[in-house]
Amino acid sequence: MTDNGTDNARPDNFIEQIIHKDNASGKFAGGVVTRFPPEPNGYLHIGHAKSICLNFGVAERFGGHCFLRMDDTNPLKETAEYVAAIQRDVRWLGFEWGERESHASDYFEQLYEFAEELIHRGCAFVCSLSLDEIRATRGTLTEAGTPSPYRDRSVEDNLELFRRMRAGEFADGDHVLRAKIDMASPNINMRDPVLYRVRRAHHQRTGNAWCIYPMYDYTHCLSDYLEGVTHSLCTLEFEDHRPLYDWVLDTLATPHHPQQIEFSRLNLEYTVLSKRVLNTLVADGHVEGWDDPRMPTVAGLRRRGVRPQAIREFCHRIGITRSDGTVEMSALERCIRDDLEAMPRALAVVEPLKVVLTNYPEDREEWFTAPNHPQVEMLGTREIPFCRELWIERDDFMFDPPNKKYKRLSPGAEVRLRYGYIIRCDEVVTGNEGEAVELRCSVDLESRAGGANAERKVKGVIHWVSLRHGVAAEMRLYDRLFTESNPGRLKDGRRFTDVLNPDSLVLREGFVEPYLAGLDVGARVQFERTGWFYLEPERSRPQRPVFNRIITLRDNWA
RNA sequence: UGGGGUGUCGCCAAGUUGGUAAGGCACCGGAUUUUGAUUCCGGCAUUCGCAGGUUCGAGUCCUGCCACCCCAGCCA
Repeated sequence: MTDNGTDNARPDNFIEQIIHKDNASGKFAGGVVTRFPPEPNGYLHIGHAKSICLNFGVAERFGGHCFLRMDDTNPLKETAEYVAAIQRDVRWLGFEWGERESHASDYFEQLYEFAEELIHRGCAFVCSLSLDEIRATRGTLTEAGTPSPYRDRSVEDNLELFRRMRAGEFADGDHVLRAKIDMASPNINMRDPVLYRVRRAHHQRTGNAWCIYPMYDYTHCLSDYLEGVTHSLCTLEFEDHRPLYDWVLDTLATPHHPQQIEFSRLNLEYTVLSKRVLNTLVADGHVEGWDDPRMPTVAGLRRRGVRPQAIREFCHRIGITRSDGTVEMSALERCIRDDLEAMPRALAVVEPLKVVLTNYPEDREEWFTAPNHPQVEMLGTREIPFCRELWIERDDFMFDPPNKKYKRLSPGAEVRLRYGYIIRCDEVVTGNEGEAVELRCSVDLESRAGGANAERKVKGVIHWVSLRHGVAAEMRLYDRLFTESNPGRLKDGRRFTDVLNPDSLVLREGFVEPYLAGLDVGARVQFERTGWFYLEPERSRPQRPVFNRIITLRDNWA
């Protein structure tokens, strides 16, 4: 059951099926423990949301629990700011980890002891080859690597060297601890992989307590083991690492052995889901930050005005499989619109064009009662002011309509003002470029609901705002960040920076009906006929509402 | 070229002892509508990467191809 009330059951995904089988066979004594293990080196994006929903969702469905674990083994790239941002985003998405917050760095001491154990067992050795030498002796995809000359150091020598590495007696790169597996393995990950490297760097959590840091492959499986994880869910690119994951746990003969299961990561059209690329967009100033509303980050979507329910529903709809594909943006957009459908309606003009009602008295003023939602009566009504001069949407007027299907204003044409009268365009005042500057219209005073001409049929209905009462507002119209559907993998020589959409953000000065100015910051509302907007907390000021366009209305107009 | 994966409608995705192709998105109708919105009805894979084979019967089993993705960080 999702938050918007739709009970859209779907068949179990392959991971849930595996868990059902494991539970049936008693493999993990019926318990289910998962973890979401981000590296705090950037903000979470919607691809992470998929993993978060999977890990927390599976734990919840099977009555287990899920850890939020910071995979902080590389002090050079990780910061406390990212840790905080990640926690905020996971929580905002609607998931709670309670006491189960962890950091790989919590286990550094235990990890170190396991490493000595590996050395004792003759399964790890200190290698003193340089970085380049290690690379050169690793072999290639088709050729086996050659064993390190240090591979047969005695247990005693290895132990002493490793302890001295920890003690800080060596410089970065002098030595590494390597697993002793098989330099001829067709799986490159098994060619004596590095387990520990010297890194004289300040760690955001452990400070200067350590100068050697464990590598991902070594850390991850043991962290999973230490936390009692049963099903370690990760993306497909780690499939080749599973033999190493298993090797470490098998070699150490841990009493519990989590099962790694891989699924395909999310790809979304017209955006990019790679922390590296997103980081570049931020660092090079192509966007205003990780939380720029155009970013596919959780923070960006939040700031755009998207609700977490929409993101969760999206993750639910796309499913979990092992086949890689690219989801169309329309799938996400559909979820966002569905979620926003119940929001109140209002009249607002994004790009104003002045209209003067020539036969409406200058000093007259009326207030029309309008429902806040056409279908949801519970949302009540409000009063909308009306007077001789109005703003209408520039797009709702055209000198020469292309065809008879056109339903808006044009010279001589009639149209109904939403919740108000029918008007006819009698005259167009033009500017230097021949553009419309003002429309002079006549109004049919009998055409309002209840009036003698209320039933008169006109081609269309347009929205409007009283010029006298309207409140000026900043409109931030967001659109896709890239012009190509797959900016991360362009066929020709272009790079993602070459296909940024110059119109991904368009600023407009508009007008909104008075009641919108009284809304609480953070409110979401549909501007009728235009789209859903978010009164952005970060930018709005008391007398200065700033609205983000979350998404346009669906437009079926051929 | 070695290893590991994946291929079911434009996109996502069910299909698990072989029995005669769910659903969602998109799209196309049509109804309702003072939002070209919403809602509502209806349509949308004789076919499952390709080619053979087994079988009364195959998306599901076998064989052989093809395409695409991942791997040679002291990143995760």
